[in-house]
Amino acid sequence: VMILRSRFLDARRKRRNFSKQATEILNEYFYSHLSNPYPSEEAKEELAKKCSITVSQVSNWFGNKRIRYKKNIGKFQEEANLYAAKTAVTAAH
Amino acid sequence: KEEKQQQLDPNNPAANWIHARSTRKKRCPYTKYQTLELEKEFLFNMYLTRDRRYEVARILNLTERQVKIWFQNRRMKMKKMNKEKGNKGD
DNA sequence: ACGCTATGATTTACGACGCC
DNA sequence: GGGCGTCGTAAATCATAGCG
Repeated sequence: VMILRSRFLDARRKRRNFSKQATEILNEYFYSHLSNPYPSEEAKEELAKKCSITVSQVSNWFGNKRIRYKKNIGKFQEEANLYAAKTAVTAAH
Repeated sequence: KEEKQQQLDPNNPAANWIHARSTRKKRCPYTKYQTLELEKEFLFNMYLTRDRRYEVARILNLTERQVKIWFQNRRMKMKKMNKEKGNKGD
């Protein structure tokens, strides 16, 4: 009973990680706008739609990503190169 | 642990959006009691009068500024909850 | 099964700007 | 013009999903 009660009270924190595809889309945007990774409200809506998540979730994702990236740029270097390369290929075609 | 403030070199595209708010007070989580009392007050009314703010701050040992900001944040939270509520009931 | 870390969400605290 | 309003965010913290 207590377990059920706590689950109910904390239901908001029930989460699933985003799909691999959604994460991919968000990262592509983040790394291709590294000089200013602050999507406008409209851009957020578009990303939300493409990722099948809410606008709030897009905001949370960027907030977490910016702070975590900045806290340890080295840790994300590989990821940054990966998406930079991907973006370059896309642009070439 | 590694330390660190890596100096961003000018090549790094992220060089400009990282700005540190040097003098900001560190976030300090409120106690269950403080939060509960603030919620009760919010239930009573979403906007504080100056007198209520003074009283609440005194009773909870918070500054008036903290109480003011707590109410501002709480109203934003409520707004967000209402917005999401617009879509279906699970 | 378990411990740990990555990840998504929530909580404090402000800056920027608006309105009265 | 000061003071409180919203909006968007930083940063810390919370809760747990998920992986080795």
